[in-house]
Amino acid sequence: MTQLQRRKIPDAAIARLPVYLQILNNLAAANVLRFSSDELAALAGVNAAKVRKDLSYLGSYGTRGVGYEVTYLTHQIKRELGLMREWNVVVVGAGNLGCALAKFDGFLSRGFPVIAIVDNDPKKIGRTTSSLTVGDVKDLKSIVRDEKISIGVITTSSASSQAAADALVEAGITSILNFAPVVLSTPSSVSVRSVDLGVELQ
Amino acid sequence: MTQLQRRKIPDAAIARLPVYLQILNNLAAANVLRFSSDELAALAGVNAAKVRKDLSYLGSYGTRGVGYEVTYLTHQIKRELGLMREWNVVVVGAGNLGCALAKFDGFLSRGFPVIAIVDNDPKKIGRTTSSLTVGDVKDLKSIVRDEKISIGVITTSSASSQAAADALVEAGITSILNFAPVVLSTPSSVSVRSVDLGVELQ
DNA sequence: TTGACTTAGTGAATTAATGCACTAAGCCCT
DNA sequence: AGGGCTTAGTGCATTAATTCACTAAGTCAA
Repeated sequence: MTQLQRRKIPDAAIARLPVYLQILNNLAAANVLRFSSDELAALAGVNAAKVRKDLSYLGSYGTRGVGYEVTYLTHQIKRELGLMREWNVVVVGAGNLGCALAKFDGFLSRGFPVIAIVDNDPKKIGRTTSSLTVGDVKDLKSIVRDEKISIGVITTSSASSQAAADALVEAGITSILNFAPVVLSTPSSVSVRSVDLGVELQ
Repeated sequence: MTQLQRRKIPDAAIARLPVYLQILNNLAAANVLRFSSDELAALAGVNAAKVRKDLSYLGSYGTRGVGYEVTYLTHQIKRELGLMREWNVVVVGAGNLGCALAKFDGFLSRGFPVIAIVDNDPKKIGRTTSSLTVGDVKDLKSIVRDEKISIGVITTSSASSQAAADALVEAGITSILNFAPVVLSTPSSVSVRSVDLGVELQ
């Protein structure tokens, strides 16, 4: 129970941690110091027992009769999710979506600063958006190296997304978040996560 | 097995149907007519038995020894997901993200045409983005009524998102998709789905 | 027609997730 | 100090989901 099966947090529980984390951020912003499992459950829309069980996988960080401390638990969840360090991000595709993500502070606040944005359209290269200048996708390799970028986000059209993925792989990126509604083919060493905005509507 | 427990498709299976649907769209675009459960499983990154079981919940729409037909199965999945009709969408917040969604054809192609976009910023109202003119959020009620809009998408800043939600509820919308990293408070009759772009990065 | 091959459909075993109901702790008021 | 109240932590029964392994149907070639 202590050392033995360390790291054996159920997938379903891990999938909920980011949701809890977001709520904790909101609570912190509202200057809330403590909360109970019931309160978090109500905010997250789940069962209170589930919240307690999920949090107990992290360790015993609550106080019976009192609840959990916002800042302390935030810290523990981040540790579990590997968010104690920052992961630099490059956005490929400087369209509306790319620009939206570049200035979206939800990335930065979660430890994913958008360091660079690139495109293949000469008309867009050189433009400035939210303090970033759009670079040339041809320079991706050196940008990734120089800026120590770990994650690539693809916000191009569907037609260009595979080329964007290839460029990212070529540049040495191993984690890709893809917003184009296309299944990308990449080496198995590269982890790709696709977000289909249309899917969210059901 | 026929009438009796109709509608008893497991939640986990339903959650995968949109993923399959997206892949089928891609296959159709590539002029693929048929596919096997193995192929779909590989594209979706899941187990083949799971694919077969998921699809079998819809009915017996495959042919043993052959596979499934792309167009026919697409039709069946859409029927199951209630996508046989179109659901008109209004976007609240004409920032980069709002504009990106307004022109994003992934919505339209899935039966969610973005009919209108509104904002509360006088500087943005009246602008045109991808054949839509940004309207005033004050007119939301009449827009929703006149355009027969069923779904509201919130792409405002976190600070304005609750006001946007209130406006949508006031306008009679009962399905909201929220992109702001905030927990919205709405009447229980309104179904809210939040997409936290930061969460996707884990 | 027959036999080899492919692949959907599914019963059943396994594994994972959930949520109840209880126990253990700590707080606070008197 | 003690008793009542609140709330985290958890064992266990239940429910849901997954996956295996088999059966049933179909194709195709000779």
